[in-house]
Amino acid sequence: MPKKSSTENGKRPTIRDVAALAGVSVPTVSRVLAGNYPVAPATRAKVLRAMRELDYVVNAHARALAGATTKTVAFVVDDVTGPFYAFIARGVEQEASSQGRLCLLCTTHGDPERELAVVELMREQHAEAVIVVGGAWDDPKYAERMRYFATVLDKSGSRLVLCGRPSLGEDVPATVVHYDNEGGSYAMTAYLLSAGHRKICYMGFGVGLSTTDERMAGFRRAHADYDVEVDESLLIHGHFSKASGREMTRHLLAERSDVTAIFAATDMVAAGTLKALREAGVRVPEDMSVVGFDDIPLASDLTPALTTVHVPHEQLGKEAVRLGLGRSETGDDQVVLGTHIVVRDSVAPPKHLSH
Amino acid sequence: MPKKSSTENGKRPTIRDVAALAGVSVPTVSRVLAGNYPVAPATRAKVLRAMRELDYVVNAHARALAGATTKTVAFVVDDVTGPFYAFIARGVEQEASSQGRLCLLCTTHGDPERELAVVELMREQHAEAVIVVGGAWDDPKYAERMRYFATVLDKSGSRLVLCGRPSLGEDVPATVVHYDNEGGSYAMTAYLLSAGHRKICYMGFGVGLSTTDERMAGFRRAHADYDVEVDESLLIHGHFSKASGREMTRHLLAERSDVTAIFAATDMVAAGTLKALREAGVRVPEDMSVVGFDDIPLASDLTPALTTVHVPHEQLGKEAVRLGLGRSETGDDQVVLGTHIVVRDSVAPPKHLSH
DNA sequence: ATGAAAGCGCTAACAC
DNA sequence: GTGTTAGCGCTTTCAT
Repeated sequence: MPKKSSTENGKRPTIRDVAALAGVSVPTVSRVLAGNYPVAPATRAKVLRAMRELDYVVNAHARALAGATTKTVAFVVDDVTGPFYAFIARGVEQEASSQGRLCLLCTTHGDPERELAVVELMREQHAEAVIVVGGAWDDPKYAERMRYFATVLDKSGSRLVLCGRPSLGEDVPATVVHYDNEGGSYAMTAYLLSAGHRKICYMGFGVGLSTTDERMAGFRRAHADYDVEVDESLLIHGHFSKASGREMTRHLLAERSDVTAIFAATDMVAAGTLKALREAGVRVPEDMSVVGFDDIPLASDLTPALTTVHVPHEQLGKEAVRLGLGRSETGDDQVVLGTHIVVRDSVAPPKHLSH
Repeated sequence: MPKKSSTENGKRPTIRDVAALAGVSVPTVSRVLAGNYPVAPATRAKVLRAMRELDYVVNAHARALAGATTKTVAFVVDDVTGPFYAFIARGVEQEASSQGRLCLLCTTHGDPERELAVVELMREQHAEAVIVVGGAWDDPKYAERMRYFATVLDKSGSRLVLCGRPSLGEDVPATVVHYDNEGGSYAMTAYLLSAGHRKICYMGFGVGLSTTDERMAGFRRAHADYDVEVDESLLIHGHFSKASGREMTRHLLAERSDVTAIFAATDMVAAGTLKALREAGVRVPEDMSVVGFDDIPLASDLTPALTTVHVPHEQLGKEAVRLGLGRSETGDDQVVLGTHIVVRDSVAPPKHLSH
């Protein structure tokens, strides 16, 4: 028959086994484990040897139950495969493990229900910090629930960290690590405007998404500063995906001929835009300028290389952990990281100006 | 003074608080939580109401300690940002959460030491399954340690799952979920060979990596079947990265002029290759055919769209969880998922044959 | 410096 | 059906 477990006793050794083998008491073993209390070198050695011999490892659950801290941070994202999230994840994981923490990964697939459920789950786990990544919904009911979770997490000794989304209000016990959406969007729009573009399409308008709100604010402010009116019919709704970018671009091409620049909501959207443009024989940047947002690695691989807004994803993740774990040290509960545009090859002045 | 009421002292409510408020015993509460035992509807209602009122959530650690299963699977990867890993991660996370499991994320950054340390950590956590993703090192010492971990994990009720790497041997208590590297490599090489290519460069040869070993086997077998000798000087060492691909390609171009096709070890490498080729003015596929391995999303975004070997990443992740959790149900401890080539636009017959 | 005793919050036999 | 009685493996007072 196919082998089963090579185990006979199937039980893992406990601290008691170690104590017995070493000929000391259980608390003594606990002390050498924690290393915080004085233990006679000789005893210590015996214990260590016993542990090695039994191949002992502590039971993290027992330890957590008995009061020691949990040593885990939870990480709640939309979808690990989003290049956006992946880099934040890397930052989180790096900082967490450098602080000796484990990292719980949960995904929500853009479902607010699931997001809330997951936060609940984290409460069961006593995660030291619960980091929720990505844009939030504008829905007041949703905000209310999030506020509630901030409170209950706080009460049970956890910290809610909002990463890449706005604060829930002054009095809510949550940490926010955000980046400057509005500023990046403003800079990019101004860049386009100053190149001479007047009909700029914003592609990938997510209704009720904090990210969109913030970026639109920058978009509008830049237009205002340049005395250019925003053409509301050029604010195109759609998802943050390549497929959606391609789709939206096709429609745009079919319906409008006055647009000279496309501001894609994300680099992913821009990738789809570029593809649709190429398929339609529209040259970039000669016939159409295209810019994105995020500065994911893909951006520099596209043809032409994409001019976009850089977001410090990885650092965002690190800060989230740092602040989530280190609160109270400083009153520093709020951080906004800067963004800046990265100029590559996808923007040129509009045709009528280019000669 | 009276203690107990957790609602007031800021501690999280326990099952005891719920029992008290509902006027029942602790085990009764436990029963409605578990839902596996008969409880009078009326009692049940009272308990539920009390839980809601106190905003109670179980303590996962206490539950784990008391014997109930841990409900977590661990996921050990090289680097979350690798597009390769991200999709496996998605599969793992999906299947895990659909089975009500939490997902622990650990990264190793290609460091065998850290990989082993992480497996140790997982032992403390009592993860039900520990999924180690990606190629392994050929080093016998490394294999020995992995075997050891398979054994200790097994002894403590966990299961080691090797995902995307070969088995450690028949008698090792580990599950393996692999994909057909050799077959995919064979198919691709044969495809190139049958298109007329005779001087094929294998780019990104990783010394001592199981992945490379397997792919080389397919590469060689195809050559043998076509009676073409493998030019050993065309097996170029390098990392699985875009930068490395670019670098290797530059060198190749500088030193050889007889190569008509490049088999990049991964799509990432291929992306670098393509870039270097474009920079050198070499047209793809007219002057040089290029193929990759993995079929990550990037592959179809490249110009030209990359012909590559498809690896079912996401399903790999799902199977890993399924098998890791479901062992003993079937003796099914070993699975190899198929691979197949995806033909896009980066291959053409070599020039001297193309007219 | 070390041991004894008392839980942490929960589940799991057993009774009733 | 429901309550009683025991722990799960560990950390912490508190003695000594």
